Amino acid sequence: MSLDHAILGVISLYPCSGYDIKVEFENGGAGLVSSLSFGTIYPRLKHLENTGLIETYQTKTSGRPKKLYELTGAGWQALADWLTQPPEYPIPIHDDLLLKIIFWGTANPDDRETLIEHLQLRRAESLELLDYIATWVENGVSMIDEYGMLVLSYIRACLDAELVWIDATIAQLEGPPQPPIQDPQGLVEQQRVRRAAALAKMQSEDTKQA
Amino acid sequence: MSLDHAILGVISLYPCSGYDIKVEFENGGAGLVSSLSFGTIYPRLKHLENTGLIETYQTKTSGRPKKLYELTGAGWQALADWLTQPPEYPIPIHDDLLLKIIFWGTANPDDRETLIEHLQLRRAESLELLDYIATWVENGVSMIDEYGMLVLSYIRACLDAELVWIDATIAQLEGPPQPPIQDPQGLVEQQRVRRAAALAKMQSEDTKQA
DNA sequence: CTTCGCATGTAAGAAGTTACATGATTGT
DNA sequence: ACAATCATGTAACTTCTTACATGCGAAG
Repeated sequence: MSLDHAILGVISLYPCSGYDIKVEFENGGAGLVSSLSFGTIYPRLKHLENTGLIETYQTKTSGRPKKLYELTGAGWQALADWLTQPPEYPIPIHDDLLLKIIFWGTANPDDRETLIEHLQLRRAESLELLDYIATWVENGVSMIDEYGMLVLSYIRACLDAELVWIDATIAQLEGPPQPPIQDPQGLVEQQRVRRAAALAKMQSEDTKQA
Repeated sequence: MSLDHAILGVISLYPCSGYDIKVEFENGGAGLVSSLSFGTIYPRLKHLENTGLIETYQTKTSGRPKKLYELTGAGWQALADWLTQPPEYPIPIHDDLLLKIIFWGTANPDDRETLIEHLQLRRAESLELLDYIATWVENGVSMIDEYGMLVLSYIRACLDAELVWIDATIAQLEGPPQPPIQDPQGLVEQQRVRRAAALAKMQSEDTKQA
């Protein structure tokens, strides 16, 4: 239930409504490391209120009244307790690009062009993110404390390393295909045969039908 | 439904059973970027078979017979099609440690020690993973083709960057707390006040009860 | 002869997403 | 008056995990 804690965390930044929380996850710093939709936020807020970790009050000021949530003593405590728990190691990495690369040699061995396109897209998106972070640190609007800054440095460091890797990888893919590093059972050759056989069989069935 | 594709991908490596797939996700290379439990694998295999993307045959050889799955022509095609789709950008990063750091200043501002412990744990685990990858590349058992090697390089590059960041961060945390980078609305001070008030209120209610 | 690892599954439920329904306020 | 944005919620559905149930084969 780490998402309850993410909600508590956002409320700890400032008393806020369900809508505010959604916005924070979309545009704010919390959005870099977590995300939530309305369908999750509102039921969870109700639940947290029932548990006594947050309480609600109305805004009196101008504009449409909205429900603001604030942490109770127990809520601050629950948040601090969660922070104290050792965090889990982030494996498996959930990255579609990496997952695809792993199976590239098996299903798309000859199409190195498309993979290069994927990598160029990734580079563009990462550069954009770096840019976004850079302007954000100097926009004079968002609160960024020492700890928030540490997270931003982490992301920057990883993205920088990623960019170096992307360039090296594209250069390699533009050259000739490399032999396997290790393949004691000759799987690579077997894959080619199995794939060709399955595709040929499908073809022949198609033509039979016609 | 990227998990269907992950299953297709593993089967593309070699014809395998549900159990084999689970093992591959636990110890194999696919486990670095995805993970699945039996409860997901078996129903999905059944579904993929109904869709005609995989087909099953029994092992005849010694030992307990098991169901082996193999890709059909349509299965190879579906896998290749998925690879061709541009991958999604992996934001938000789902990393418990980063999420905790973001809220550290708000709920646990004075306890820099515990955060340092979290970071040391992370360093130890990352070093272990680097080690695991290093031995794996030279164990002479697993198949690692050019593309698999690219993924391993990526992970190595990110982990190296992470380790540098961890050391710098620990050094910083051992020093005195830094002021916020940016805090136009004075939120940091407000947080201290709100937190202290909520905790004090809880305390006074506790003592009243006693 | 029994325990451990291999192997296949099911059922219940948690967790989270999407789409829908509703309505107020603000700016044009 | 109209659209865009702010704002709160519900319902149905998908996805995925955990725990349970079952049984074979091999090794000690």
